[in-house]
Formats: sequence, C-alpha cells, structure tokens
Amino acid sequence: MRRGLVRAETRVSARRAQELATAWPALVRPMLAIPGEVPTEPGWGYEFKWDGVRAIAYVADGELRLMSRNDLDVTRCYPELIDLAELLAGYRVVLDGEIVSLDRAGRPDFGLLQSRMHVQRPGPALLHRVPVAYFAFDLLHHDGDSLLAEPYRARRDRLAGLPLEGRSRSVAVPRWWPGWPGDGEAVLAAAREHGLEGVMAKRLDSRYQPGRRSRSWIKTALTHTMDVVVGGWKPGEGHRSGTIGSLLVGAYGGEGELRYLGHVGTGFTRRVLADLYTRLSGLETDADPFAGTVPREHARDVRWVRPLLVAEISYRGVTRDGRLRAASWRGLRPDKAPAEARTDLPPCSPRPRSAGWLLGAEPERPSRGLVHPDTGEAGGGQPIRQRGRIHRHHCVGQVQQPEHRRGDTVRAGQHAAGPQHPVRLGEQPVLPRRRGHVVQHGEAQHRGERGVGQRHGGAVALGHPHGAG
DNA sequence: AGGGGCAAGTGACATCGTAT
DNA sequence: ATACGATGTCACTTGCCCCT
Repeated sequence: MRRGLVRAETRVSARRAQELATAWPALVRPMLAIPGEVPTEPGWGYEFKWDGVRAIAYVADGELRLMSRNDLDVTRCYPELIDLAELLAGYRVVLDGEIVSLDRAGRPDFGLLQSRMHVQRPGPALLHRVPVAYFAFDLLHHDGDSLLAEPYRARRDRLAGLPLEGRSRSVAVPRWWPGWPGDGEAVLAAAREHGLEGVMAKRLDSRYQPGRRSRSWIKTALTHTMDVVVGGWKPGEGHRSGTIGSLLVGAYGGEGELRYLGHVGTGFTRRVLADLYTRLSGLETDADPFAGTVPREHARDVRWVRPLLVAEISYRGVTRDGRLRAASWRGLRPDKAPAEARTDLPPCSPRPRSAGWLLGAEPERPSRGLVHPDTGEAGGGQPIRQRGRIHRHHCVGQVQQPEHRRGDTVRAGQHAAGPQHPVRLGEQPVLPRRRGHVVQHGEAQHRGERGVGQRHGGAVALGHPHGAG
C-alpha cells in the first residue's frame, strides 16, 4: 500500500487548492458552531465536544491528507493517522473530525496535544510519548457522492457504515445521540461528570455548510467560575492601546500566600476597561504582590497594584502548571474581601479520578450499539428510552488504546451525589449571565472525589441525570 | 533569551442585510 | 428610520516549536 502523501505544513495556495479539488472530491472547509445553551426541543442530535484540533481528512487510493481549519496541510504532523487510509483502502471519502491526544484516562487532553501540534516531523520518542487519534464525526464525501446536502442524520448513518471502528488505536467514531427531548441535558451532565469540554448539538435535518458558522450546530462549553484578586495589569495594544490589555490575577493559598493564577484578557466591555483603568491607577505599587515568581514573559511591562480588587472570572480548566485556561472576566465582587478569594484548586483541569472510560478496552465486544437496560437488547445506535427517559447508552466507539494507557471503563450517572445541574450565575444578581454552562468552583473542586465511574464492558454508558439506570 | 507563528478558545464590537 | 440578527474582525489567553 502506498503511504500517505507527506508534505511540509504549508498554507494552501489557490493553485494547490485546485490540485486538491482534482485529486479528491473537493476541498471542504470545516463547518463551525455557534455557542449557546443546549437545545432541548426535538430535532437535535448530540455529541461530546472534543478538546483537540479540527481536521478534514481526505482519503483516496490508500492516501491520506489532513487539512486544518486554516487550510494548513498537517498530514506530516500526525503520521500514525495513516491508519485512516489503511482502514479505508478502496474507499474514496472525506471525513470531518478532531485530532486528539488522550491522557492516561483515555480523555482528550489539549495540553498534551500542544506538544504535537507544531512538530512537522515528530520523532519516535514523541510519537510514543504523545500518540494521537482521529475522532471522525461526519462524512462529507463518499465514493464520488457529495453528502454536503444530505441531512446530518443520513451522513452519520453512512459514516457508521465505514469500517473504522475497533481496528486501530488511532481511529474512532465517537458515539452520538439522535436526540429526544431532554437528551441534551443528559449528555451535558455526562460531559460535566467526566471532565469533558462540553456538548455539540446538531440539527438532524441540517446540511453541511462548509466554512460557515451555522445555527444548525450549537456548542455548549462547560466552564467554571472563581473569585480572584487582581495583582497587576498589562497595557493593551491596537484598539485597546491606552487602556488595559490583560489583568494578572491570583488567589490565596493555604499558607496565606497570594498565588499567581494567570492572565485575564477578555470579557471586558470598553466601559469596564475604563472603570478598571481608573480603579487600578489608584492602586499602583512597585512591589509584585504575588508569592513566588511570575514567569518573566508574563511579567513583562506589568504594572503591579495592591491586591485589593476582587473579581469573578470564568475559566475552562487549569493547566498543568496551575494556570487558568481560557479565563474570562465576569465582573467585580465589591461584596467580597480579598482574603475570600482562595485557590483550593485541583492540581489540573477538574476531571474525575476514574480512568479510561472514554475508550473501550475490548475492541471485539459483540455489540457496540446501545443496550436496553432491561432486556440487554442492542439498540443499533438509537437511544433506548423507557417511560420517556434515556436509560443507558454507550458513549464513544471502540478504539484500541496503547498498552500503557489501558484503563478502567465506567458507567456514568450512577454515583453522582452532588448537584445534577450547574449553579448558574443567575443566582448572583450583580453579574450578567453569560453563554455556556457554569460549574461553580467548589463543585468542580469536589467532583473528582465522587467516584463517578465503574467498570462496564469496555465502553462508557450514560445514566439518566434524573436517576434511572 | 526573545520574538514570531500556530493551534485552540473567549468576548466585544462594527458592519451589513432584513424586517417592522 | 429604526431595530434586530447574522457575520466578520480584532484583541486577548496558553503552550509549544522554530528561528534569530
């Protein structure tokens, strides 16, 4: 078999785009989602939102080409994904999917993937240390047929017909739920419980709109909030010049030290920036208020301030070195004292302790479909419902994991003792409500201690959020 | 060591088209 | 004329590689 074309990562010229359009059915840019609440009305299908890098995969005649969101050819960066071409020998397809790197528990970890993203010729050591997988979630072309005008449900059905699952450690077709009312909340609850990034909802009757941000796809990211103390700020650039670019924030640790947690540079309105500029100008000092050292690249051009302002921020997780990921400003908390802003953060992004639930460890399990909770009957990918509830259904397709990463498999939704729905900012009237689902800091902190999972037959199963199953 | 580039993302805001 | 929704642009984050 010929190996996939290997080219340096390059931006595609118009001429190259024409070549690609000739060699493959078409050059398709990924369809994008708008952020919003999980839709609950009928007519939506649901998937988990994967924390990785989007890529369109072109497979033809045993060759593979992977194109990034910005028309970069990233085939050479991920040589293990040539498995796609080998699995699909004899097919001519275009897939939409996500390149992910899995942590020890088998969950996508964007931090891990970052060590692969810009390496054009990864060596054996890096390939072994940080393997990647391709999660295919859409089929755009199939043996000469363009499926772009086909409804999402039909594209998914044809994707399920491809010989992709359970045959390679590098390829998976994640589960999806052709929705019933309420499924969205159930999938979101499962995502929250397992520390995933969020949920994608897609209209079952929607066509694929290349390169478009469409209301037919809605992404709901899970975020967390916490109170922080502002310890410094950096000047802005461009249309933010003359005002604040970002704030350096921290919170108090167990020893009473102010721990640096990172920058917040988004979420402000002009009015808020002007107000903060005035407030912070009155607090300027020469002394760095943070315990320990703020990294040099973070401290460049910083104006330190006395740590008296308390604010609430939202964030998507915590990086390995204890920094807030994707932090966003929500508002000042004049009702709180600086000492009330405490870290007590988990050492990493809040995630459950249980391992390996995401990817099945038994690739030859007889039925990969849904299993009826009472009869054990396979449901062929459709949600099994009884008395209007989802009982249990499997989460992702089967992927062989590297030996060193095999782990437990869990059944979700059976042990969650805490709140089943996130605490929303609506309960804090001083602050505006934002998009996305919010997990309060305390909830995120404790979730990892709630044993949410247990072994179950090689694939995860979702329990209904209201306790069935 | 420092800066640029790239991936993911967030959010605000300007602009354009359509509806009232 | 005004209001509203959709869309695109811009500035910002982390973390990595690569080049100077």
